[in-house]
Amino acid sequence: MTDPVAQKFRPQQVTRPRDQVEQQIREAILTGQFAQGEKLPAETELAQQFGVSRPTVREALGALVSAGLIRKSPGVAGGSFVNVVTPDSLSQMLKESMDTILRLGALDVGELTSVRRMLEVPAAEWAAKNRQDSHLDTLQAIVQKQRDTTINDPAIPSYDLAFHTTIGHASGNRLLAAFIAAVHDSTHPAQYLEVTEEVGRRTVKQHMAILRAIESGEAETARDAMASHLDYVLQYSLGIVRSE
Amino acid sequence: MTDPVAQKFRPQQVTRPRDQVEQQIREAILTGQFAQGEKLPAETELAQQFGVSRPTVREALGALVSAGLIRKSPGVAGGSFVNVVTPDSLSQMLKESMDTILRLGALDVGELTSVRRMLEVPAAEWAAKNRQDSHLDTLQAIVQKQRDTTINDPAIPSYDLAFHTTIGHASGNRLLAAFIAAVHDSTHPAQYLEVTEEVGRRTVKQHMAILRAIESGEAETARDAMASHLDYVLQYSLGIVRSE
DNA sequence: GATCAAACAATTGTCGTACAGATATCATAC
DNA sequence: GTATGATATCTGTACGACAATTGTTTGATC
Repeated sequence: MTDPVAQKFRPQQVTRPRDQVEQQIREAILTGQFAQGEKLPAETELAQQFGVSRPTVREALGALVSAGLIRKSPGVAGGSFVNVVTPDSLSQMLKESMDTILRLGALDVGELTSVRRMLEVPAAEWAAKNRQDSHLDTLQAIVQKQRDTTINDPAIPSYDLAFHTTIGHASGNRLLAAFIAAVHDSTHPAQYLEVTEEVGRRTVKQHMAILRAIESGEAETARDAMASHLDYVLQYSLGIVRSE
Repeated sequence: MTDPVAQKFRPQQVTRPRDQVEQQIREAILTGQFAQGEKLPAETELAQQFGVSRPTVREALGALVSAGLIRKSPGVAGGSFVNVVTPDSLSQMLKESMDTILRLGALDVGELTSVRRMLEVPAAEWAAKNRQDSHLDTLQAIVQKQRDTTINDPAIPSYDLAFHTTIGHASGNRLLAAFIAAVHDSTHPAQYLEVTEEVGRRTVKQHMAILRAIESGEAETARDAMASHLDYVLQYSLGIVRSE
């Protein structure tokens, strides 16, 4: 009675209870069975539904927290809530991963800055094409703050980060924006060691040039302005790294 | 007796035992106190050292496993081992995150392909400059397989992935390679729906052109060849997506 | 009746312990 | 010498209990 076309007996790899629970909840979230922001059942209830113990449920939930899919809070109104997942969370996670790999020496700042250039130059070009008023307002406000600030303002690096990430958003490509934010943030430490007054002023001027090009929609000009700005800044920060 | 320069009393936010354990172990790994591949003490021993219970240690270790810093295995010779962290692990994590964000609709394939183009075109250029024999051998082997294969070979997409990621590695930029692998992999599902024979043959031809340019070190040629290849492939795959 | 403080309740966080499952090593039998 | 089985040791799972956290409700007080 052996069917020649019969499927070969292929035992399915046994899966641990903890993994099954994690997979089922993850799938339920991804398929929208739990809406974003919705509260999952309490741990004891989940344990009962799955027929496992509470520690097992907790381990599964912990993995989902690490993955950024849910968040937990204690207290009577607490519980596990489905996170609103955006490219921002990807950016956050990416930044953390890159930081650890940097610290472990499996990556150097030169590689980071090269990629940064590949991303930010096209971003400026796209931003000039797709810009919207809200982004222009934000960029103008940032540049204004940079002009007003003094050399000792500890917020200088955050202005720079805001300028570049806003251009990322203005490009209209959410993935590009997330990558730029993450990569920019990871190059930060090397960058704001000792910003001299001269460097600060030139940076602001370059930012203004980029902003003008984006405002007037001149894509090529914006691209070139960003390229020379990055050439200036990155060469400068690499110089610092090398001279340590 | 109040010192005018005295630090304001800033209570340090209390941290949960679980977080303290996680932070300490993470820091010990990042500072090299545990070498890569080394085995951490057993859970019971860690619990004793930290003065907490074993479940608490387990939750901390679980978070580190999710972060990719360690791996665990049961059995007598098992335990928690420090992972060898490479840009490959970043690539893996990035791919997973992008896949979930894609499924949740906070990203579309068009954004993905744009970024892919930004990364792969410069990668080809760099690969032509920094190429090494090992990468050339790999690329030649892949292209050879692509020429030999038939239209129904289920491994076709994996050849394509291998070709493009190898170029990423050949660029000499490990972060770039990781990004390319992740982004390419996430665009995959859209791409290998119904690859017609015609498309398959043109793709292989374009791959050969790119490989020739890289072999001979013609950076501009390689860049242009990659650009037109991606224009062809991505427009084609986007067409499929749209026509669904 | 309004306001504020204290008790309450629900949920997660931590603990202790026990046992089951997995797996490399070692001893034993053939 | 090889294969089989016992063993030791680690992680995985379980159960039950208590502590910590925090929104809600209730009660006392003015």
